[in-house]
Amino acid sequence: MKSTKHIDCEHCESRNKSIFCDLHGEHLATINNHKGCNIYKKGQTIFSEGFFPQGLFCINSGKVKIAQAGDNGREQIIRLTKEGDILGYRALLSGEKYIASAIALEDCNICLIPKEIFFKVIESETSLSMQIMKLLSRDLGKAEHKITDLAQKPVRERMAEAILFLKETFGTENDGKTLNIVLSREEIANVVGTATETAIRLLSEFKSDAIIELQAKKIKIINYDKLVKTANIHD
Amino acid sequence: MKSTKHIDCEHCESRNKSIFCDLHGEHLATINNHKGCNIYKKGQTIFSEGFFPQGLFCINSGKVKIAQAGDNGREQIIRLTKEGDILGYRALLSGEKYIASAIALEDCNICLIPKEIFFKVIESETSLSMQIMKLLSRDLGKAEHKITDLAQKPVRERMAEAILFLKETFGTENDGKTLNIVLSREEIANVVGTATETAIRLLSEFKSDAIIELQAKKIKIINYDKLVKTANIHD
DNA sequence: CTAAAAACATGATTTAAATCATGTTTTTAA
DNA sequence: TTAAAAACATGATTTAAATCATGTTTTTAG
Repeated sequence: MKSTKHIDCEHCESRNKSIFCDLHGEHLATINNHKGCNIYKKGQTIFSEGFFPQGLFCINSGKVKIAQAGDNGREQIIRLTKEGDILGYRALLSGEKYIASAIALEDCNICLIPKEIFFKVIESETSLSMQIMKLLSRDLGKAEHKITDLAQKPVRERMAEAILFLKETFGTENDGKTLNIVLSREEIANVVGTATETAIRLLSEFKSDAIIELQAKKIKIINYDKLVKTANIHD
Repeated sequence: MKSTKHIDCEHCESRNKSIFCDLHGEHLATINNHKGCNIYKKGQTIFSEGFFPQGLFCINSGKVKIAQAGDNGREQIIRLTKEGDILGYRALLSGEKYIASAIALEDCNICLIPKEIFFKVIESETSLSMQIMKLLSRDLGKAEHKITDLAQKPVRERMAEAILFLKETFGTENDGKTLNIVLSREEIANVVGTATETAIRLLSEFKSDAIIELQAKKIKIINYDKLVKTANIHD
């Protein structure tokens, strides 16, 4: 299933966008020597809920969703990630099993640093553990913000906020408006935390309200201010 | 407003339950010499959303709620803490403002370690930063679990889960059944993420279903198994 | 290239939970 | 101690959003 395509950490472009950007010399060489590098096709699972982590994943290229399975079988997307992001650190650092699964949204190239190597490096690199603490605490902030949203905001506002979040996370194409991410309506619903039909309806509404345009699966923001207003953000 | 009542870190009982339990010698002395110690009355604010953190709070005694204000003015309780817990680390480590406020649920004794001192210590104590990473990643796990709950579970299940969470977090009195925490109905609603009336109704229901007993504000779990079943937990 | 299966779309109906309304009990503070 | 204000409680009503139902379009696989 997995193909291998080794990339040298030293000259890895996505490393410069990652928490390993300041790493060099011996530690970087150690990681480079022990890491594995794999290709995952769209839809493939990188890791699954319930398993113990064996190492830290680094996304070299491609986009990945992190999703939790609810009882009813519906998935809740709790994070969306891209090149330069790391995967599986929550479980690795907490010493717990994965509480969510990671699935490739497109063809991906992802490295795996064995856990022993990873722990060895962070124990001797204070700056790296500071970076990780920053990452974790920002994730926590986002998650807690989402909790309040889910508990208090109507779906319409959450949908608007989700579109803004997608823009923030994945950026746009050259026009500065078309979101650089493709998700199915069901996946969008699973980000927002609503039924698929509701997500479809809301996107249609936003379209007829001239807030967005829909070309196939792509979302284009044509009235950013109105979108922000619809999201009802107040910080 | 605040009274002072200095407690020596070296012999601090709550330290042994905290992330500082393994700390000793020079670093501990540094913290002890620079920390401040204050008394907060029930209802007093320890820190407020929107401000930059000046240090790390350590709860010596008392219980504290961490809550976010939604637009409609309703608060969402995102964490509940007690003696031995630390406060304000999320904002401190992310370099951001507080995204929530901390309010004393009872009279508290809380110390404050200035941020410079705290950062100095974690930078030279690898084991401490590992502990903090574990704390943050477990918090993150709990928050993400809550996101899925809020998005997918009906209120009744969430209320049952909240009562189990309160037992888990604060334990019980000597009978092993009465929760060792007092919250108003409104506060319970703000933990669950529902309207106050709904929370009141659900508690009454649980009472007539012989799952809990209510003596004034105290909640007593009289049928634990049924409560677990009602929470519909499946991991 | 075509059949089957997903994914998308929209209307109709149901329902869970919020809101509104009103009364009682408990707590707080003058 | 006694008003006033919170907090608690319960019933009635409304409403946002889920579910159900059905049809169309797009994608996938043999």
